[in-house]
Amino acid sequence: MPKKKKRKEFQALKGMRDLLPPDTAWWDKLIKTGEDLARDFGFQKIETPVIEDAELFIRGTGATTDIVSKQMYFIKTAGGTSLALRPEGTPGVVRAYMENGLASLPQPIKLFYFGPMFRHEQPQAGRWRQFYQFGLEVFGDSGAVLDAQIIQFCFNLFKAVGLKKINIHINSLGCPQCRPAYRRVLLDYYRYRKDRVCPDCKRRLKENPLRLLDCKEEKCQPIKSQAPASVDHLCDECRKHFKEVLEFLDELEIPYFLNSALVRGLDYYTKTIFEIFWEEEGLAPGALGGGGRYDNLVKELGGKPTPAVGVALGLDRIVALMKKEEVKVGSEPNFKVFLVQLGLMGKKKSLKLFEKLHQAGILAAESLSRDSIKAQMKIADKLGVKFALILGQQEALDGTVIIRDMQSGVQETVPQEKVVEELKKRFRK
RNA sequence: GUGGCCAUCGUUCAACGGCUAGGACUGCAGAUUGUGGCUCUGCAAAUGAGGGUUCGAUUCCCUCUGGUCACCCCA
Repeated sequence: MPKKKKRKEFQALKGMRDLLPPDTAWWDKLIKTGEDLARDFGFQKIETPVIEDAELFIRGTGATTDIVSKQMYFIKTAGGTSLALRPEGTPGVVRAYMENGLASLPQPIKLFYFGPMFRHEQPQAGRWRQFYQFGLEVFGDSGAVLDAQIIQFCFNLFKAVGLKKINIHINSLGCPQCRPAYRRVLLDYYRYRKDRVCPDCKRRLKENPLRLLDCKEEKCQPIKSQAPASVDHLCDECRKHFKEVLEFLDELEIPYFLNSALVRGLDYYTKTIFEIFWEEEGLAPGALGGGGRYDNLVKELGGKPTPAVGVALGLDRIVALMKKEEVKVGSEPNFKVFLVQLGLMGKKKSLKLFEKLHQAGILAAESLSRDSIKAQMKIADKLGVKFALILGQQEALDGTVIIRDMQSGVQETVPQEKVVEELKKRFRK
């Protein structure tokens, strides 16, 4: 049998997906809540391009990070320039800060952004190649209070979208003055024990020593738990800073876990780092968000030395949790009436009536493309509206409209110019 | 990037290697004149793609694509 010649069926790329209703209601709620809250906290919105010079991330996020070395989407232009799809938001915002002279505005500059990020890695639950982040960045102030305020924002946002069972893990990595010394202590510690750790840890020992601290391998746990912690090797300034952050959090009564194993995968962090997790293991893969202070990044990227602190939240994962936790979002518009029309005249008048209702603030549903009254009534019933407004040939000629109470079935014919008034009277009851 | 599991209408579940790939839900259209809920009837809708084995493949084999889980790592 000759098979029908099939045209190519298009398919979203691996790790990419469409956001569809009704899920988009959760997205809207989350983003709206985040933006409103950010503004309340004195942040202003910034948007930066999704494509940047690859070098920006190589130097910003860090050439040795997995994000850049293994997961970044590179684009080569005809001219040979190396571009990249942004794998995270911060370097772009830093670039914008420097390029647009935001440093000469009153500091600190508090910015928030929202947008897609791209990482070419193996997709998995809670892990997409295009995913969305909502982030905050503060430039130009080194005060510990800002670290705390960012965490406070996160705490409030999760609360506001109905996700209360979160854990905040916090740690301090120190600064260029004290971190090298700590690194040496950690390396020494592991070097004496390297025969007893897993193969991965042997690799980490060479490539990324700080990562030794979040090994999950059973046999490494005893060694890990005794490992020197960065907080015990902070310089005076870093210790003071960290202590202040914690005091502010205590003052705000925001619960947190001191987690000396917290490392984070980006090179630019200094001092405070934190991550937010869902309380129930397994329900949410990985962190819901994370951030920290990056006092050297602006300078590293060619700007004046500028202290900064920020956070990025993984919206895909947060939305997934909102769904799982059945957070109420009020996705359906609360239609009050349904416009039923019959005949061309009725349709015309209905359009006009819809306009009038809209202006009066009465949400009216309709199915203008449908001609059968039965079909329209059926939809009105499904939507659960209180009243149906029936406007047919006869009513169009008379300048009237029938108001039908969907529960009782009682109908009343009223002049079109009185519909709004009549409806309002009925809604008051 | 490596490995395990998986892939049938929009959704969900069927089909010993063999009849026109079946049901449920959803969708659409109807059940006489301009009125919803219940009920009934009809219609639409799928074997991810490409090869192979076979008289015959949704079913067995291979490749690809995608999903999922684990590792790596992260949001």
